[in-house]
Amino acid sequence: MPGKKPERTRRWQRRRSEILVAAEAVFGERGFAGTRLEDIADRLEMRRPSLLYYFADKEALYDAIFESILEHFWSRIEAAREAEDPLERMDAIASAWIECLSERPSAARILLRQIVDVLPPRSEAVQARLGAILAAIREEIDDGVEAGLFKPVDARMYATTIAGASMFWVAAQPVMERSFGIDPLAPESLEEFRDMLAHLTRRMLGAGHEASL
Amino acid sequence: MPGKKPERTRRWQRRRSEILVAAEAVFGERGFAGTRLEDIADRLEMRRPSLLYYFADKEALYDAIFESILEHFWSRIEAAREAEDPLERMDAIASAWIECLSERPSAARILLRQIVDVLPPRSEAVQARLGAILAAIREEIDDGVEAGLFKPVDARMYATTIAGASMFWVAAQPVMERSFGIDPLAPESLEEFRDMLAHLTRRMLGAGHEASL
DNA sequence: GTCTATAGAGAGATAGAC
DNA sequence: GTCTATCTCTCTATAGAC
Repeated sequence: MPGKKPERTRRWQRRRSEILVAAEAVFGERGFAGTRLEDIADRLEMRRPSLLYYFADKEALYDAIFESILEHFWSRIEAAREAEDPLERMDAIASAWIECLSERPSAARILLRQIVDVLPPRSEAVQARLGAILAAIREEIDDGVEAGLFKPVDARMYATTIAGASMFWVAAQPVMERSFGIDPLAPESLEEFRDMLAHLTRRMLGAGHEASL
Repeated sequence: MPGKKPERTRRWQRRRSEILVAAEAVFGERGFAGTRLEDIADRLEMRRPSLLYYFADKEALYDAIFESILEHFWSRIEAAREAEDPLERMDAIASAWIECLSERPSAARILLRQIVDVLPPRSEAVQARLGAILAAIREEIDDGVEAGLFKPVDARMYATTIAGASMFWVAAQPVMERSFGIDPLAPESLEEFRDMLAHLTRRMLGAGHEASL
C-alpha cells in the first residue's frame, strides 16, 4: 500500500516534535530527575504511555531534546564563523549564542543544568557534539591568540564568562522579573545586555580595537 | 543527670554538621531530586536511616543546608556594606560574594540550580532570607542611583551579570578544567576573574570612576 | 545513636484492548 | 496511535532490636 506510509510518517513526526517541545519546557523547569513523564503528558493532554510510543524511554526523550538543542546551536555558531577577522568572528559567535538562548529559554536552562551537574550521564553522540562546539570555540580563541590579538587566558575566561552570563541571564528570567522588575527577554533588555557583552569583548580580547565599537 | 545532656548535645551538633557538609556536596552535584539519601549516607560511611535521626526528612535536610548557605552569604554581604561610597560598597559586595562562592563551590551549585528551577519549592524561612539578600542589593542599587552615580537599569543588569557569571564560573569548574584547562578556583584564575568584574563595575556603574581602578 | 528489616508511595515501563 | 490496567523497581520513611 504505497501512499499510506508517508502520510503516517508525517503525522508521526509532527506528533513527535510536539512532544519534544512540551518536554523541553518541563525538563527546563525541573531538570531530568525532577520531571515526571506525567507532567509532560499533562501538558499535551495525553496519557503517559503514549509518550513511550514515540520514545523508548525517558532518557531517550531527554537525549533527543539535548541533541536537538546542540544541533540547533551548533548550526548557528557555524554560520557565525565566516568573517575574516578573529575578533569579528568572536563577536558574531557571541551574538548567535545569545540569540539562540533567548529564542529558546528552556534550552538555556537545560544546558546550564547540564554544566552544573558534576556527573554528566549523557550518551556518546551528545558528548561528541558538545565536544565539537567547545573545540570550535577553542579553535577561534587559538586563532586570535596566534594572530596576536587575544591574550590566551583572557580569551578562555572571556568565552566562559560570556557563555555563562548569557545562560544565566536567560534562565533566571522568573527571578529577575520578581526581584528586579526586568524582563531579560524583552527586546530592550536583551539589546542592552548584548551591548554590554560586546564592550566586554573589545576590552578583553582586543583592547586596541575599542574604537571600533 | 546534669553534665550529661550538654556532652551529648555537643556530639549531636558535630555529627549534624558533618552530615550537612556531606549532603551539601551531593546536592550540589546532583540537585535535590537527583540525590538519594543513600548517596549521602555512603559518603559518611553510615546507613540511610541514621540521617533521619538528625533531620526529619530529606527536605528538612536540604532546607537546613540552603538556610546555612544563605545565612553565611548574608552575613558576609552585610559586613561588606560599611563603606561610605556607594560604588565602593558595590565593589565590596561583589568581592565578598565571589569569595563566598569560591570557598563553597557546592553552595554555588545549589544556589544556581535554585534560580534555574522555575518553581522554587522552598520553605518560608528560606524565601524570606533570600528576599532579604535581594532587597539589600536593590537598596544598594537605589542608593547609587539616587546619588546620581548609577544608571538604574544598568545597575540591575550589572548585579545580575556579576552574580550569575560568578556562580557559573565556580559551578562550571569540572567542564572548564576538561575543556579549557583552567581551574577557575586556582588563586590566579580567581584573581583575574575578580579583576575583570571590577573593571566591569567601573564601566557599568560609575563610568567617571574608571581612573580609580 | 546506629543499625536491619520492612512498609508504603511514587514513577517508569509494559501488556493488551480498542 | 492512544488508552486503561498493571507490573516492577526505586527510594523515602518508619518500626523496632541492639
